[in-house]
Amino acid sequence: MKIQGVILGILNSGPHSGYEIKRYFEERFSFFFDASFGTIYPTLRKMETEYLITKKIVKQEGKPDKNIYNITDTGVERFQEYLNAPLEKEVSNSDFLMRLYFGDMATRETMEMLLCQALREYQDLYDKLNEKYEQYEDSPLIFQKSCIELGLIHYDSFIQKIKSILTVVEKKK
Amino acid sequence: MKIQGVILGILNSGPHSGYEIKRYFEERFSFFFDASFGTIYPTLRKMETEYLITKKIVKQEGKPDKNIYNITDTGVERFQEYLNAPLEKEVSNSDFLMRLYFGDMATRETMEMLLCQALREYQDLYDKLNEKYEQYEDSPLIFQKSCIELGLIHYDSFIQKIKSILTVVEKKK
DNA sequence: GGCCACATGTAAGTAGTTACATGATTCC
DNA sequence: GGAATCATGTAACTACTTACATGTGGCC
Repeated sequence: MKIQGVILGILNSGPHSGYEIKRYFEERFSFFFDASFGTIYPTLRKMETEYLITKKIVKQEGKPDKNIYNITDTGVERFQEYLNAPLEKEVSNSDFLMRLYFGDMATRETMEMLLCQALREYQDLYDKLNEKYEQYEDSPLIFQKSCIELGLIHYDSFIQKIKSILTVVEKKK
Repeated sequence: MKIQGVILGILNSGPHSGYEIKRYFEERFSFFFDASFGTIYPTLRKMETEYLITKKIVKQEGKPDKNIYNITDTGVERFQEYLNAPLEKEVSNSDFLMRLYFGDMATRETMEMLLCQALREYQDLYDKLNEKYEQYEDSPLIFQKSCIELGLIHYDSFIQKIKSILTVVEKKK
Protein backbone atom coordinates (compact mmCIF):
# COMPACT_ATOMS: atom_id res chain seq x y z
CA MET A 1 0.00 0.00 0.00
CA LYS A 2 1.99 2.91 -1.31
CA ILE A 3 -0.14 5.79 -0.06
CA GLN A 4 0.69 4.90 3.54
CA GLY A 5 4.37 5.28 2.77
CA VAL A 6 3.76 8.64 1.13
CA ILE A 7 1.73 9.94 4.08
CA LEU A 8 4.42 8.74 6.48
CA GLY A 9 7.00 10.60 4.41
CA ILE A 10 5.04 13.83 4.61
CA LEU A 11 4.35 13.50 8.35
CA ASN A 12 8.02 12.63 8.88
CA SER A 13 8.85 16.21 7.93
CA GLY A 14 6.21 17.70 10.26
CA PRO A 15 2.61 17.42 11.58
CA HIS A 16 -0.19 17.97 9.05
CA SER A 17 -3.93 17.55 8.60
CA GLY A 18 -5.54 15.42 5.89
CA TYR A 19 -6.47 18.54 3.98
CA GLU A 20 -2.90 19.80 4.09
CA ILE A 21 -1.57 16.43 2.95
CA LYS A 22 -3.78 16.61 -0.14
CA ARG A 23 -2.43 20.08 -0.95
CA TYR A 24 1.09 18.81 -0.33
CA PHE A 25 0.55 16.22 -3.09
CA GLU A 26 -0.85 18.75 -5.48
CA GLU A 27 1.78 21.38 -4.96
CA ARG A 28 4.85 19.20 -4.82
CA PHE A 29 4.48 15.95 -6.72
CA SER A 30 1.24 16.01 -8.67
CA PHE A 31 3.27 14.94 -11.72
CA PHE A 32 3.97 11.44 -10.38
CA PHE A 33 1.48 10.90 -7.57
CA ASP A 34 -2.15 11.64 -6.89
CA ALA A 35 -4.74 10.73 -4.25
CA SER A 36 -8.24 11.96 -3.43
CA PHE A 37 -9.84 12.81 -0.07
CA GLY A 38 -11.79 9.59 -0.40
CA THR A 39 -8.48 7.77 -0.03
CA ILE A 40 -6.63 10.09 2.34
CA TYR A 41 -9.14 10.38 5.18
CA PRO A 42 -9.91 6.65 5.55
CA THR A 43 -6.18 5.87 5.27
CA LEU A 44 -5.33 8.34 8.06
CA ARG A 45 -7.95 6.69 10.30
CA LYS A 46 -6.57 3.26 9.53
CA MET A 47 -3.01 4.40 10.24
CA GLU A 48 -4.13 5.84 13.56
CA THR A 49 -5.59 2.49 14.67
CA GLU A 50 -2.26 0.90 13.68
CA TYR A 51 -0.37 3.37 15.94
CA LEU A 52 1.65 4.73 13.00
CA ILE A 53 0.31 8.24 13.61
CA THR A 54 -1.55 10.14 16.38
CA LYS A 55 -4.37 12.66 16.04
CA LYS A 56 -4.78 16.02 17.75
CA ILE A 57 -7.95 18.03 17.20
CA VAL A 58 -7.04 21.70 16.78
CA LYS A 59 -9.71 24.39 17.10
CA GLN A 60 -9.49 27.34 14.71
CA GLU A 61 -11.25 30.68 14.59
CA GLY A 62 -13.48 31.23 11.61
CA LYS A 63 -12.49 27.85 10.15
CA PRO A 64 -13.54 24.27 10.92
CA ASP A 65 -11.56 22.15 13.39
CA LYS A 66 -8.46 20.45 12.07
CA ASN A 67 -7.25 16.91 12.73
CA ILE A 68 -3.51 17.34 12.97
CA TYR A 69 -1.55 14.11 12.66
CA ASN A 70 1.89 13.37 14.07
CA ILE A 71 4.09 10.44 13.15
CA THR A 72 4.90 7.95 15.96
CA ASP A 73 8.15 6.01 16.50
CA THR A 74 6.47 2.98 14.94
CA GLY A 75 5.56 5.21 12.02
CA VAL A 76 9.15 6.37 11.56
CA GLU A 77 10.27 2.74 11.57
CA ARG A 78 7.62 1.83 9.00
CA PHE A 79 8.71 4.76 6.83
CA GLN A 80 12.29 3.50 6.84
CA GLU A 81 11.05 0.04 5.85
CA TYR A 82 9.10 1.63 2.98
CA LEU A 83 12.22 3.44 1.76
CA ASN A 84 14.26 0.23 1.84
CA ALA A 85 11.68 -2.09 0.27
CA PRO A 86 12.37 -3.41 -3.25
CA LEU A 87 11.07 -1.20 -6.05
CA GLU A 88 7.63 -1.93 -7.44
CA LYS A 89 7.68 -2.43 -11.19
CA GLU A 90 6.08 0.50 -12.95
CA VAL A 91 3.41 -0.05 -15.54
CA SER A 92 2.34 3.39 -16.67
CA ASN A 93 -0.92 2.81 -18.51
CA SER A 94 -0.45 5.61 -21.03
CA ASP A 95 -3.51 6.62 -23.01
CA PHE A 96 -1.36 8.65 -25.39
CA LEU A 97 1.10 5.86 -26.23
CA MET A 98 -1.71 3.35 -26.63
CA ARG A 99 -3.50 5.49 -29.17
CA LEU A 100 -0.28 6.40 -30.92
CA TYR A 101 0.36 2.68 -31.32
CA PHE A 102 -2.92 2.27 -33.19
CA GLY A 103 -2.13 5.30 -35.34
CA ASP A 104 -1.38 3.22 -38.41
CA MET A 105 -5.09 2.30 -38.49
CA ALA A 106 -6.29 5.92 -38.09
CA THR A 107 -6.62 8.86 -40.47
CA ARG A 108 -3.91 11.51 -40.78
CA GLU A 109 -6.33 14.09 -39.33
CA THR A 110 -6.97 12.00 -36.22
CA MET A 111 -3.28 11.55 -35.62
CA GLU A 112 -2.50 15.22 -36.16
CA MET A 113 -5.12 16.12 -33.57
CA LEU A 114 -3.83 13.53 -31.12
CA LEU A 115 -0.23 14.62 -31.49
CA CYS A 116 -1.05 18.34 -31.22
CA GLN A 117 -3.14 17.72 -28.12
CA ALA A 118 -0.37 15.65 -26.54
CA LEU A 119 2.20 18.29 -27.46
CA ARG A 120 0.16 21.05 -25.81
CA GLU A 121 -0.37 18.99 -22.68
CA TYR A 122 3.26 17.97 -22.31
CA GLN A 123 4.37 21.56 -22.90
CA ASP A 124 1.92 22.72 -20.24
CA LEU A 125 3.21 20.11 -17.80
CA TYR A 126 6.78 21.11 -18.60
CA ASP A 127 6.11 24.79 -17.96
CA LYS A 128 4.37 24.15 -14.66
CA LEU A 129 7.14 21.87 -13.49
CA ASN A 130 9.78 24.33 -14.61
CA GLU A 131 8.19 27.02 -12.44
CA LYS A 132 8.41 24.68 -9.48
CA TYR A 133 12.04 23.96 -10.36
CA GLU A 134 13.01 27.60 -10.00
CA GLN A 135 12.20 27.38 -6.28
CA TYR A 136 14.93 24.76 -5.90
CA GLU A 137 17.77 26.82 -7.36
CA ASP A 138 20.01 26.82 -4.29
CA SER A 139 18.17 24.14 -2.37
CA PRO A 140 20.17 21.50 -0.47
CA LEU A 141 17.35 18.99 -1.10
CA ILE A 142 19.22 17.26 -3.90
CA PHE A 143 16.82 14.34 -4.25
CA GLN A 144 13.71 16.50 -4.49
CA LYS A 145 15.55 18.58 -7.05
CA SER A 146 16.63 15.48 -9.01
CA CYS A 147 13.05 14.30 -9.00
CA ILE A 148 11.91 17.46 -10.73
CA GLU A 149 14.84 17.28 -13.13
CA LEU A 150 13.79 13.76 -14.10
CA GLY A 151 10.29 15.04 -14.75
CA LEU A 152 11.61 17.89 -16.90
CA ILE A 153 13.89 15.58 -18.87
CA HIS A 154 11.04 13.18 -19.48
CA TYR A 155 8.61 15.86 -20.67
CA ASP A 156 11.24 17.53 -22.81
CA SER A 157 12.23 14.31 -24.56
CA PHE A 158 8.56 13.60 -25.31
CA ILE A 159 7.99 17.14 -26.61
CA GLN A 160 10.95 16.91 -29.00
CA LYS A 161 9.93 13.49 -30.29
CA ILE A 162 6.27 14.43 -30.75
CA LYS A 163 7.40 17.46 -32.77
CA SER A 164 9.50 15.26 -35.01
CA ILE A 165 6.62 12.77 -35.51
CA LEU A 166 4.38 15.71 -36.42
CA THR A 167 6.75 16.93 -39.15
CA VAL A 168 6.75 13.42 -40.65
CA VAL A 169 2.93 13.36 -40.56
CA GLU A 170 2.71 16.84 -42.12
CA LYS A 171 4.97 15.84 -44.99
CA LYS A 172 2.53 13.09 -46.02
CA LYS A 173 -0.10 15.62 -47.03
CA MET B 1 -13.01 2.16 -20.07
CA LYS B 2 -9.72 2.04 -21.93
CA ILE B 3 -9.27 -1.72 -22.17
CA GLN B 4 -12.27 -1.95 -24.50
CA GLY B 5 -10.58 0.48 -26.89
CA VAL B 6 -7.38 -1.55 -26.78
CA ILE B 7 -9.17 -4.83 -27.47
CA LEU B 8 -11.07 -3.21 -30.35
CA GLY B 9 -7.75 -2.00 -31.75
CA ILE B 10 -6.29 -5.50 -31.67
CA LEU B 11 -9.39 -7.13 -33.17
CA ASN B 12 -9.48 -4.40 -35.83
CA SER B 13 -6.29 -5.90 -37.26
CA GLY B 14 -7.66 -9.46 -37.22
CA PRO B 15 -9.63 -12.08 -35.23
CA HIS B 16 -8.09 -13.28 -31.97
CA SER B 17 -8.89 -15.26 -28.82
CA GLY B 18 -8.66 -13.84 -25.29
CA TYR B 19 -5.49 -15.81 -24.71
CA GLU B 20 -3.93 -14.37 -27.88
CA ILE B 21 -4.95 -10.85 -26.89
CA LYS B 22 -3.08 -11.24 -23.61
CA ARG B 23 0.03 -12.37 -25.47
CA TYR B 24 -0.39 -9.48 -27.88
CA PHE B 25 -0.18 -7.05 -24.93
CA GLU B 26 2.87 -8.75 -23.50
CA GLU B 27 4.78 -9.02 -26.74
CA ARG B 28 4.00 -5.64 -28.21
CA PHE B 29 3.21 -3.01 -25.61
CA SER B 30 3.91 -4.38 -22.17
CA PHE B 31 5.91 -1.19 -21.50
CA PHE B 32 2.86 1.06 -21.44
CA PHE B 33 -0.11 -1.24 -21.02
CA ASP B 34 -0.99 -4.31 -19.02
CA ALA B 35 -4.10 -6.37 -18.33
CA SER B 36 -4.71 -9.76 -16.71
CA PHE B 37 -6.98 -12.63 -17.78
CA GLY B 38 -9.27 -11.61 -14.95
CA THR B 39 -9.95 -8.41 -16.87
CA ILE B 40 -9.75 -9.67 -20.45
CA TYR B 41 -12.24 -12.56 -20.35
CA PRO B 42 -15.08 -10.70 -18.58
CA THR B 43 -14.50 -7.67 -20.84
CA LEU B 44 -14.76 -9.82 -23.98
CA ARG B 45 -18.07 -11.26 -22.73
CA LYS B 46 -19.39 -7.79 -22.01
CA MET B 47 -18.34 -6.53 -25.41
CA GLU B 48 -20.10 -9.47 -27.04
CA THR B 49 -23.39 -8.58 -25.32
CA GLU B 50 -22.93 -5.01 -26.60
CA TYR B 51 -22.53 -6.31 -30.19
CA LEU B 52 -19.05 -4.80 -30.52
CA ILE B 53 -17.55 -8.24 -31.22
CA THR B 54 -18.79 -11.72 -32.16
CA LYS B 55 -17.57 -15.08 -30.86
CA LYS B 56 -16.76 -18.24 -32.82
CA ILE B 57 -15.83 -21.41 -30.95
CA VAL B 58 -12.97 -23.11 -32.79
CA LYS B 59 -12.10 -26.74 -32.02
CA GLN B 60 -8.43 -27.66 -31.97
CA GLU B 61 -6.62 -30.98 -31.87
CA GLY B 62 -4.59 -31.65 -28.76
CA LYS B 63 -5.47 -28.22 -27.38
CA PRO B 64 -8.55 -26.78 -25.68
CA ASP B 65 -11.25 -25.03 -27.70
CA LYS B 66 -10.66 -21.40 -28.59
CA ASN B 67 -13.12 -18.51 -28.49
CA ILE B 68 -12.15 -16.49 -31.52
CA TYR B 69 -13.54 -12.95 -31.55
CA ASN B 70 -14.24 -10.79 -34.61
CA ILE B 71 -14.94 -7.08 -34.57
CA THR B 72 -18.39 -5.96 -35.81
CA ASP B 73 -19.27 -2.79 -37.74
CA THR B 74 -20.46 -1.25 -34.47
CA GLY B 75 -17.12 -2.23 -32.98
CA VAL B 76 -15.20 -0.53 -35.80
CA GLU B 77 -17.26 2.62 -35.23
CA ARG B 78 -16.60 2.50 -31.48
CA PHE B 79 -12.87 2.06 -32.15
CA GLN B 80 -12.84 5.20 -34.30
CA GLU B 81 -14.63 7.08 -31.51
CA TYR B 82 -11.97 5.86 -29.07
CA LEU B 83 -9.19 7.11 -31.34
CA ASN B 84 -10.84 10.53 -31.65
CA ALA B 85 -11.78 11.01 -27.99
CA PRO B 86 -9.89 13.67 -25.99
CA LEU B 87 -6.74 12.43 -24.29
CA GLU B 88 -7.01 11.23 -20.70
CA LYS B 89 -4.58 13.02 -18.41
CA GLU B 90 -1.79 10.70 -17.34
CA VAL B 91 -0.89 10.32 -13.72
CA SER B 92 1.87 7.77 -13.60
CA ASN B 93 2.07 6.76 -9.96
CA SER B 94 5.80 6.14 -9.91
CA ASP B 95 7.18 4.25 -6.94
CA PHE B 96 10.72 5.16 -7.91
CA LEU B 97 10.11 8.94 -8.18
CA MET B 98 8.13 8.96 -4.95
CA ARG B 99 10.94 7.34 -3.00
CA LEU B 100 13.56 9.46 -4.71
CA TYR B 101 11.61 12.50 -3.54
CA PHE B 102 11.93 11.38 0.08
CA GLY B 103 15.63 10.69 -0.43
CA ASP B 104 16.73 13.72 1.57
CA MET B 105 15.31 11.97 4.67
CA ALA B 106 17.04 8.65 3.93
CA THR B 107 20.59 7.37 4.41
CA ARG B 108 23.15 7.47 1.61
CA GLU B 109 23.20 3.65 1.58
CA THR B 110 19.44 3.44 1.09
CA MET B 111 19.57 5.89 -1.80
CA GLU B 112 22.50 4.16 -3.45
CA MET B 113 20.58 0.90 -3.34
CA LEU B 114 17.43 2.51 -4.70
CA LEU B 115 19.26 4.23 -7.54
CA CYS B 116 21.25 1.13 -8.48
CA GLN B 117 18.12 -0.97 -8.50
CA ALA B 118 16.29 1.58 -10.64
CA LEU B 119 19.26 1.81 -13.00
CA ARG B 120 19.35 -1.94 -13.48
CA GLU B 121 15.62 -2.10 -14.11
CA TYR B 122 15.55 0.75 -16.59
CA GLN B 123 18.56 -0.69 -18.40
CA ASP B 124 16.79 -4.04 -18.58
CA LEU B 125 13.63 -2.38 -19.93
CA TYR B 126 15.71 -0.46 -22.45
CA ASP B 127 17.47 -3.59 -23.72
CA LYS B 128 14.23 -5.53 -24.09
CA LEU B 129 12.56 -2.67 -25.93
CA ASN B 130 15.60 -2.20 -28.14
CA GLU B 131 15.37 -5.83 -29.24
CA LYS B 132 11.76 -5.24 -30.21
CA TYR B 133 12.79 -2.10 -32.06
CA GLU B 134 15.09 -4.03 -34.37
CA GLN B 135 12.04 -5.81 -35.81
CA TYR B 136 10.74 -2.46 -37.04
CA GLU B 137 13.80 -1.48 -39.07
CA ASP B 138 12.10 -1.21 -42.45
CA SER B 139 8.54 -1.29 -41.18
CA PRO B 140 5.93 1.03 -42.73
CA LEU B 141 4.10 1.13 -39.36
CA ILE B 142 5.48 4.55 -38.46
CA PHE B 143 3.29 5.07 -35.41
CA GLN B 144 4.12 1.74 -33.83
CA LYS B 145 7.75 2.49 -34.50
CA SER B 146 7.45 5.99 -33.00
CA CYS B 147 5.85 4.50 -29.93
CA ILE B 148 8.85 2.29 -29.31
CA GLU B 149 11.19 5.20 -30.03
CA LEU B 150 9.38 7.24 -27.36
CA GLY B 151 9.84 4.38 -24.91
CA LEU B 152 13.55 4.13 -25.73
CA ILE B 153 14.05 7.90 -25.38
CA HIS B 154 12.27 7.88 -22.04
CA TYR B 155 14.27 4.99 -20.62
CA ASP B 156 17.54 6.37 -21.95
CA SER B 157 16.99 9.82 -20.45
CA PHE B 158 16.20 8.24 -17.08
CA ILE B 159 19.28 5.99 -17.26
CA GLN B 160 21.58 8.95 -17.97
CA LYS B 161 20.07 11.06 -15.20
CA ILE B 162 20.15 8.25 -12.61
CA LYS B 163 23.84 7.72 -13.44
CA SER B 164 24.54 11.40 -12.86
CA ILE B 165 22.64 11.40 -9.54
CA LEU B 166 24.65 8.33 -8.51
CA THR B 167 27.97 10.06 -9.14
CA VAL B 168 26.82 12.98 -6.95
CA VAL B 169 25.82 10.54 -4.19
CA GLU B 170 29.13 8.67 -4.47
CA LYS B 171 31.13 11.90 -4.10
CA LYS B 172 29.53 12.55 -0.72
CA LYS B 173 31.30 9.53 0.83
C1' DG C 1 6.52 -37.12 -11.96
C1' DG C 2 6.49 -32.36 -12.47
C1' DC C 3 6.38 -28.31 -14.95
C1' DC C 4 5.25 -25.48 -18.83
C1' DA C 5 2.18 -23.99 -22.68
C1' DC C 6 -2.39 -23.80 -24.14
C1' DA C 7 -7.15 -22.10 -22.97
C1' DT C 8 -11.21 -20.20 -20.30
C1' DG C 9 -13.33 -18.73 -16.44
C1' DT C 10 -14.85 -17.13 -11.50
C1' DA C 11 -14.61 -15.41 -6.58
C1' DA C 12 -12.59 -12.67 -3.44
C1' DG C 13 -10.12 -9.00 -2.51
C1' DT C 14 -7.57 -4.43 -3.33
C1' DA C 15 -7.20 0.28 -4.29
C1' DG C 16 -8.94 3.67 -5.59
C1' DT C 17 -12.50 7.43 -7.56
C1' DT C 18 -16.73 10.36 -7.75
C1' DA C 19 -20.32 12.41 -5.76
C1' DC C 20 -22.53 13.78 -2.01
C1' DA C 21 -23.36 15.77 2.88
C1' DT C 22 -22.19 19.23 6.25
C1' DG C 23 -21.01 23.90 7.64
C1' DA C 24 -18.46 28.38 8.44
C1' DT C 25 -16.22 32.34 6.28
C1' DT C 26 -14.44 35.33 2.70
C1' DC C 27 -14.37 37.41 -1.80
C1' DC C 28 -16.60 39.37 -5.92
C1' DG D 1 -26.40 35.76 -4.04
C1' DG D 2 -23.02 32.64 -5.52
C1' DA D 3 -18.62 30.78 -5.73
C1' DA D 4 -14.40 29.56 -3.61
C1' DT D 5 -11.58 28.09 0.37
C1' DC D 6 -11.22 25.55 4.47
C1' DA D 7 -12.19 21.02 6.59
C1' DT D 8 -13.87 16.14 7.35
C1' DG D 9 -16.23 12.28 6.16
C1' DT D 10 -19.11 8.34 3.88
C1' DA D 11 -21.53 5.44 0.26
C1' DA D 12 -21.59 3.74 -4.05
C1' DC D 13 -19.15 2.59 -7.63
C1' DT D 14 -15.17 1.42 -10.95
C1' DA D 15 -11.51 -1.05 -12.41
C1' DC D 16 -8.87 -3.77 -11.73
C1' DT D 17 -5.56 -7.99 -9.53
C1' DT D 18 -4.56 -12.51 -7.43
C1' DA D 19 -5.49 -16.94 -6.73
C1' DC D 20 -7.89 -20.72 -7.75
C1' DA D 21 -10.41 -24.36 -10.66
C1' DT D 22 -10.34 -27.23 -14.78
C1' DG D 23 -8.26 -29.97 -18.39
C1' DT D 24 -4.97 -31.73 -22.35
C1' DG D 25 -0.58 -32.60 -24.23
C1' DG D 26 4.42 -32.17 -24.73
C1' DC D 27 9.06 -31.96 -22.78
C1' DC D 28 12.85 -33.17 -19.55
